[in-house]
Amino acid sequence: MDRRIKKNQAAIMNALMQLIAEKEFEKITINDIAERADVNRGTVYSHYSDKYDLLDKCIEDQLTHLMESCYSADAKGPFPTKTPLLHTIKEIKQNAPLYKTLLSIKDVSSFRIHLNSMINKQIIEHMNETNLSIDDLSKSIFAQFISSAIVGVIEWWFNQSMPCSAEELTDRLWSLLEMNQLIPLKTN
Amino acid sequence: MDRRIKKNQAAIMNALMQLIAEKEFEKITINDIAERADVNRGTVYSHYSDKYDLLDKCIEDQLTHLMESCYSADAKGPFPTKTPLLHTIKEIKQNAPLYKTLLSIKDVSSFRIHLNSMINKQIIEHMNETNLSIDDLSKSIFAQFISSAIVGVIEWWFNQSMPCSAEELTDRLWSLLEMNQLIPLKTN
DNA sequence: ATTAATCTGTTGAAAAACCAACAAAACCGG
DNA sequence: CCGGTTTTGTTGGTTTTTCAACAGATTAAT
Repeated sequence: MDRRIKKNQAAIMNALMQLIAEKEFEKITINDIAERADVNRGTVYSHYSDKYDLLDKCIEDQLTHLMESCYSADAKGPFPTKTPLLHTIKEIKQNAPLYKTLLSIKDVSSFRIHLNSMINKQIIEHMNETNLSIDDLSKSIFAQFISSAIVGVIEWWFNQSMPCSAEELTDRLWSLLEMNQLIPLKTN
Repeated sequence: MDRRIKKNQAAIMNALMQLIAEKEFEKITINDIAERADVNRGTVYSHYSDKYDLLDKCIEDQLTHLMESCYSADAKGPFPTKTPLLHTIKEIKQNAPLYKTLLSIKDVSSFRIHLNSMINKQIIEHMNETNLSIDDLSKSIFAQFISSAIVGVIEWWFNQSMPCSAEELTDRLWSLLEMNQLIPLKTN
C-alpha cells in the first residue's frame, strides 16, 4: 500500500484514539481529528466517510492488534490454553479506559459486536481446521454461544469496574469454557 | 509551509540523527535514511542535494533548537548571566554522543564552524543593540575572539571526555568571560 | 581484474495530499 | 425562534510524494 496512505491512516486513527480518551465521542469533530493528526481535513474524508466510519475502522484495527499480540505470544487457535486468554484480558485491562469507552459508545456497529464476531470467527475457523463431524448449524450455534459468553463476561467485568483481578477472571472464565468442552475440542 | 514538506523534512532529519548515533557517517547511505524516515528515496533528493547537504541542515536545525531552548529559559542576548551558559552546556552534555560525532565529522562545513558563527552572530547582534561607541572592526574581532574561545573550550571538553562537570566548566568559562569584560558589556 | 551487487542521482507519469472555497446542515445564545 | 457561528461534506486546481526504471559510479568479493 502507498506509504502516504499507511502513514496518514495511522495518524488519523491514532488521533481519534487520543481524543476518545480525552472527551466524549460525540463532541469530537472532524476538525479536531485532522488537527491532532496533523493532516488536511479533506484527507480524513478521503479515507473515511465520517467519524462513525472512522471509529469502526479503529475498532477493527484495535481488535486485530489485540488478537495478534495475544496469539503470537503462545499458540494458535482461539484459547487453546489458558495463557492467551489471560494475555487478552490483561491487554484489555491495560487499555481499560479506551475499551470501556469503546464498549459504551452507541450509534456504531459497536465494539461489542466487533469483538464478538472476531472471536466467533476464530472459533469457527478452528473448528473447521480440526475436522470434526459436526454439522454447520451446530458449529454456528456453538460459536455464537461461546463468543457471546466471553464478550458478555468481559463487558460485565468492565461495567462492574473490574471487581476481580484479570487472573481471577481468567480462571473462572476458563473453568466455564472447560465445562463446555471447549478445551478438548481445541487441543489438537 | 506545506504540511507534507514540514513532516517529511522532520522525519528525514530525525532519521539521520538516529543513524549518526548508530554508525559512522560515511557508512550511512541515502537508502538508509529514506528507509528509516519511511519516505521515498526521491523525496530525500527533492529536499537535499546529498547527505552532506542534509547533515548541514541538520546541524543548523540542531543549533537553532539549542539556542532557542537556552535563551527562552532565562534572558536575552548571548550569555548575559551565567544561567543560560550553563543551560547550553548541560544541553550539549545531554546529547553528548550526537554532538561529539558532529564535532568530529570532516568533509563538512563542520559543526564547529556552525556553532562558532552562531555564537559570533549573537554577540555582534547584542553589541549592536546596546549601542556602544565601538568601531565595526573592533566588534568583529572581539566577537570572533570570544566565540572561538567558547567553542574551543567546549571542543576541548569533549575531546578530553568531559574531564569536569558541566557546572565547573561553566564556572571557569564564566570567569574568563568576566575577565574579558563580556558581562558589563552585556548587562544592559 | 572482473563480476556482481549496491548506491547514486535523475526522470516521468500516476497517486495522494494540500488548500481554499463553497453551500447546506447543525448547533448555540439571546 | 432567530441570527451568528461552527461543522459538515464536497469540489477543483496545485503541489508534493510515490514508485519504477534508468545509466553511471562505487564498493566488495572472488
